[in-house]
Amino acid sequence: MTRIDDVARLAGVSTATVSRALRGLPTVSAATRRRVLAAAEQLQYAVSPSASRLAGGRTGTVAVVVPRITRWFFGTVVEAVEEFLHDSGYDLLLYNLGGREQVRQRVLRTANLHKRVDAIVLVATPLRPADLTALAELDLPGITISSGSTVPGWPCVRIDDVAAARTATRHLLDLGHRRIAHISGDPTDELAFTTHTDRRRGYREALRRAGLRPDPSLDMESQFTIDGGNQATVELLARGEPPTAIFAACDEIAMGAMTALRDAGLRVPQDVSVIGVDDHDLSGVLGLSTIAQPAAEQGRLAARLLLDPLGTGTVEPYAGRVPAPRGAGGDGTTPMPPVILPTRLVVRESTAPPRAH
Amino acid sequence: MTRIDDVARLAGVSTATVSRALRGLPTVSAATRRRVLAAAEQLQYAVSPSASRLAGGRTGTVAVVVPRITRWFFGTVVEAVEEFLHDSGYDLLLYNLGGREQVRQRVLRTANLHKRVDAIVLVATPLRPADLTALAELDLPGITISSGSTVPGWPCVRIDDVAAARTATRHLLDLGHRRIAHISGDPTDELAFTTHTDRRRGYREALRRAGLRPDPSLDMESQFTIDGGNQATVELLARGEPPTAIFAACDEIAMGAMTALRDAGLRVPQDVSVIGVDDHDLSGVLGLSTIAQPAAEQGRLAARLLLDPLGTGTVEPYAGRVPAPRGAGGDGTTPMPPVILPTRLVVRESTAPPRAH
DNA sequence: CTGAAAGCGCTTACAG
DNA sequence: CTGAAAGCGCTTACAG
Repeated sequence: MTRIDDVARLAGVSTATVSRALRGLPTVSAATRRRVLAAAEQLQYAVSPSASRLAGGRTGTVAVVVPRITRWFFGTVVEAVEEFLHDSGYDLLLYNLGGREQVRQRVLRTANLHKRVDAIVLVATPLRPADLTALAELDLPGITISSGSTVPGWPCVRIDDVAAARTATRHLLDLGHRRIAHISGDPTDELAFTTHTDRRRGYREALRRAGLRPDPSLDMESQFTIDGGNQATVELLARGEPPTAIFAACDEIAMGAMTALRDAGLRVPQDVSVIGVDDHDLSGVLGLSTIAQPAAEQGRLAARLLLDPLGTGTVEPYAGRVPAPRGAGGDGTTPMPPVILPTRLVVRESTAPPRAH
Repeated sequence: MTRIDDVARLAGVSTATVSRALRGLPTVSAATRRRVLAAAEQLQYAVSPSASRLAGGRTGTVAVVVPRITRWFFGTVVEAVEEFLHDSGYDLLLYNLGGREQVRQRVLRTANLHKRVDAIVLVATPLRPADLTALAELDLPGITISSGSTVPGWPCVRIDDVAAARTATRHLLDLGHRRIAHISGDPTDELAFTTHTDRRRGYREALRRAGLRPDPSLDMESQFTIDGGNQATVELLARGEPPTAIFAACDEIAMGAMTALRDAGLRVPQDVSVIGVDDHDLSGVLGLSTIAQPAAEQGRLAARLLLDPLGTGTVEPYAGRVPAPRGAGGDGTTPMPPVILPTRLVVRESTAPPRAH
């Protein structure tokens, strides 16, 4: 393959000038830049990322860590992040934790990410204290999406999970429900993953504000999956008198719940109302009422906030655009308030008033 | 950060020996290896990927290209590929084309991937002749999953789309249906993307074998999405007498079709039967009959076939394992037959005999 | 605005 | 089994 020397020779300049011209640095005359670009194009030159990274210290790559890419929220977030990163000239290294504890440790704790990426996007990734220490030692910029795991110095984009849960529960209360079950994550989870605890809190707050006392026998632990929702509902129904409504902490749980209810001969919403959180692609198909959250927008916004202080990614030889100045980012220690994006109640067919006794 | 020199000094050997020991090369004595590993651990040493790549010529990274990570099949495939790659010490660079033609060109045609990855996984990615030329110039090993786009020298893992479609259609025929509609991709698409043309072919073959002539007015073009299935079904219903059954080329199309049917006041399966292909996570929830295909298995198998000839990925300093010998792969020109994985008819509630006239 | 030269941190023949 | 030295292909002060 052609190297930078070849381009320099053809253009009649030094390799330093080729390097500058190709990256659009302002310290190159227009005429020189034109000659360099022409030479590069003629030779089909592409920089060697390894050499560029070793010499320049920047990788033009961002690590994106998600629990499970196959879950609606994470897939949607990754898609939006991917688009923004690539449009900005960055590559995306994907890490799908898949619930495997040792994978999480390999990714987060070893110096694996060191010198491999310029920044990290952590999507709803539970962090233990040792993870935080490791991330701090990595000393990379990053951002978290959706999780309550606050990494010092990193911004966070999310929704207000407590408020979303309150709204969902209140919708059921407004319809007249009093026996409202909840299916969410494991409440005793020691990980700093606050999504499910926040949603459980919103559920309880809404009940209390309505003068009701949360009933522990209606409060189920589960995974954030269809199967999890299914199993939790089976167990819930086995406990005795079914609730008249279920608030599921996410749409996938709600879908599993709908299946279990159907299998048990209960109709939605005639016998049991169901509401979730997300507005999953398929919630419309299923007629599932939900609290819609802007997943793609959270991803896009996070990518933008992350990249703003980093400037353009890899070299774009033929684009000729000038990178934005590396504006001062945060100082890495100031605590930043999370960026909260709005949610919205979407009423479909899965919620209705309870039948009269 | 600590460099290889630091480790060499502490272990009392040369950097060459450190390099060999850390990569598990067999030409290092056990005692020396132990000392090096201890030194590396003590110093928390991690190799610089950029330097290693520049010097060694290998990146330890694989590019994975998918049309849309948010679609069930692609997300599931990526998850499986990701797990295999990371377990083998490789990093995964994700490219989500998102239907944007210029993104496809940027990824596939420019020398973008050059020196950036050791291999490429192309999932159901339509390829134009110019793309094939560009890939050939890249001169990298690769593998395709699911697409009919054959890249010379690359293996392919897939299902038999024609047979799958025949099975689905025959299931409807066996139930007694005669007016069977089909919703698939654009039949005039000039891209070498054969999934939808293969499935359409299977549909027609099954009809002909049953002595029926395919009715063009029942053959709809669409996107492989819920919305696509919805719109195509709306259009189908607007054409006049509805079919008694629909064979959708994928489950997401089928889900959109179910929604459109419901919105039109038609019941599934009493008025119209629906069957898809995939066995999407949610097909069980929706009671959708389908042809199940092993998505994760296709991903896992493809990753294995791809990596087998490449050996271990990045350095794993403390694992001390010995890389497999770089067994001779294909010679890059021999045409390879695709690896075909089995599919399976799954009958649920969305298919039933047509009502008597 | 441009160039000569050092240096980024490894791996790989080559020699022993 | 081990080491000295060259080289991978860029970018970056530094000097002009």
